[in-house]
Amino acid sequence: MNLKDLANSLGLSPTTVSRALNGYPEVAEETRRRVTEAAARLNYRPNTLAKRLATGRAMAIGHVIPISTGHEIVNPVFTDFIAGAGEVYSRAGYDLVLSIVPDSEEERTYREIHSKGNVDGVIVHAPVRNDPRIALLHELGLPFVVHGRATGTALPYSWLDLNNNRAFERATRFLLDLGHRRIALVNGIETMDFAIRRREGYKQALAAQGVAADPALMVSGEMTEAQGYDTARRLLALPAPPTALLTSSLLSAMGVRRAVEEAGLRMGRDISIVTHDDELGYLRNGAEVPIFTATRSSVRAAGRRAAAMLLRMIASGDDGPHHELLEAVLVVGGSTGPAPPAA
Amino acid sequence: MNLKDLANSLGLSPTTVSRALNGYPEVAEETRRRVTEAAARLNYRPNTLAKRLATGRAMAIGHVIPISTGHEIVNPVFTDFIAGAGEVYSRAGYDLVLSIVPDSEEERTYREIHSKGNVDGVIVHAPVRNDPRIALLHELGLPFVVHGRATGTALPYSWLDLNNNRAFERATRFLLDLGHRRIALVNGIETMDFAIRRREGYKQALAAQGVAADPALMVSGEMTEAQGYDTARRLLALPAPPTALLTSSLLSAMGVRRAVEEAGLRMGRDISIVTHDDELGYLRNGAEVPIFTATRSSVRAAGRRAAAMLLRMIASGDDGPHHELLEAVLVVGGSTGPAPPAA
DNA sequence: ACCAGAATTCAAAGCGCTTTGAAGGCCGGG
DNA sequence: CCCGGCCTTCAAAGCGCTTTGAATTCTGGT
Repeated sequence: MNLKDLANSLGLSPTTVSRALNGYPEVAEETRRRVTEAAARLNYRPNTLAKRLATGRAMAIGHVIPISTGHEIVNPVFTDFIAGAGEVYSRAGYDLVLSIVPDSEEERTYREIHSKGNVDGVIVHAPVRNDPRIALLHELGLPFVVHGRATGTALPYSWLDLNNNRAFERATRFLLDLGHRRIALVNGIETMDFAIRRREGYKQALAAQGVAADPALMVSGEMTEAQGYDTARRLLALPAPPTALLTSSLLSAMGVRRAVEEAGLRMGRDISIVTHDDELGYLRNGAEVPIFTATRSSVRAAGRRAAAMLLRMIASGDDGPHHELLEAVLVVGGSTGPAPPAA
Repeated sequence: MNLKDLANSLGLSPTTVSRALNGYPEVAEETRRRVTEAAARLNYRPNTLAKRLATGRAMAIGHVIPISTGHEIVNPVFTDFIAGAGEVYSRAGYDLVLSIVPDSEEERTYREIHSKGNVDGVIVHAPVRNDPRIALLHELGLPFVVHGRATGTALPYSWLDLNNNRAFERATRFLLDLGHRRIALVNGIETMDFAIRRREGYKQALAAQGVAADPALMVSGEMTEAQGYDTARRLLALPAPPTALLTSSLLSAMGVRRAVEEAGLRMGRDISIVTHDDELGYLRNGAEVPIFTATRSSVRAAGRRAAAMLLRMIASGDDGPHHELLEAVLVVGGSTGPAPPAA
């Protein structure tokens, strides 16, 4: 059942049928009614491929995910972001096309995706400082939105980001207000823009209180349970161990908790933990009362908003740049408490 | 730069250029050389949309992911599977199109995806008993491969599955051999086919040793850290607590470990834990020596193989059914040991 | 009754590619 | 020297839709 068949069965021309279905004004209401009714009855669906070719719009958004031998971008945060974005695409009739490629081929993939014309825009994930993808996408003229920011890039670009600096500044201040002075930062990999900003926020809060940032207490690495555990063990073994830890993900926080408990300490009493909570679907920070005090911001919601931003840009032909800065809320759970009296 | 431009610039017809580029035999070698050289020089890429329309092949595989209010399919296992499949698609020149839809619209989505003709086949995730999607896809005549099996379905279908039954049978036997008699099963949600099979395997092993399966020791639920923790706490508080626990995911195992340690027990000495390990990218079971004894099978590799199977089916036009049953390996880590002498 | 202009509908071109069927060029055998 | 047959190239149709520009049908005003 294609457009022509449908038109024939109605004794109309394809032109009229197409217009009736696509809401053009120059078709009589009575005709439109007949057409839509027949389309529904005959279960007619316009062929996407033909439609795309004719309109020149791919009706699809691309997400290019590099798989590197090193850092894994195929991670839980990414998944939830995609899920959020995907909801928005579906509702808008857009497809989400995912390209999983070795990172050595990332540039080639962007070029190809563009010249092959199978997407109308892309979302850029996990930006780093001076991210080369931004210049590339500018050159290609492909609409895009960055999830996060790529400081150091001179070119304008649209982004949606969590205010990581502020979130970690507040978290740190919260710990300082509780009397903590030795606060460790268990950060993500600091080539990632978000990790750099988190460290800045942390340092700003310390500086504001005149507390010197101790390099020994600032660690960065993959945000896994094992890494959190190892790091916390090491930190707790220091001559002057921290009384509080600030971690970048719930997974690291779980590792930290394990090390803490293994050391015979009680979380929230002997030692405080604040984490960042992306509100991942399958990794919850407790139910009613959060287990961990956390800076919380749904990455899924971020995905939804970034997708919406991109679709708006595409629909309006307006390249922006547009910006959206999300604020995390600081939720207090059971993992924090006043600093224990100095030993 | 489209085909016509390229042809003109070479003084050839589009026909010849198209054939030269697509490896048809009836074009002179010298001509083919000239064409490919010019294509490379002018950075020509055939427009995917046009190609797809002309050939009738979408060159894309669909993955429909329902987002339900209840069970989350957008989970870490899914992510790794997609990553594996995506690698294969990219290499074969296929796109991966992801549809994230409310589960109430899943059927409609499959129908639409088919009549709109934007994919050549689909992968079915997380089958349940008597999964309705199989009949639906049969009706539509869309090639598909199921990741897992849907027992109860009369229709033939292609699948790739882990031998969940065998894996859990072996794990249970392993614990029995160590002298454990009270072995708890912390399973996934038992509407999922894989969870049902795991329980079967567990029960078979017990039965083979003449150990009665105690319903109080068989629990099922979402495979999260919190759920593992809660469940383990509850089980450990039983009048006759288990001496070993078998869990369905590393995340649950982490929760179980926390409960165990909190209870002052030592894992591998006072209590044994065996888990299933999907070898997720960001959730590793230790480095050299596994932390947990586990039935291990890479879900990413499964994604690769399922994708390859589907592409083969599409290329050959052979609907199968094809089957592939993967075996998990049982790796021994530090979480298991002989059953402690009866209290 | 007639006509300008609005309201509808339609034929045909075009999106960029593949593929069928036909044509042109060149070979060797008779 | 001619011709059948192979090698190579090409023109044109077609994939299923949108969209331009023209044709047709309806209006209402005179």
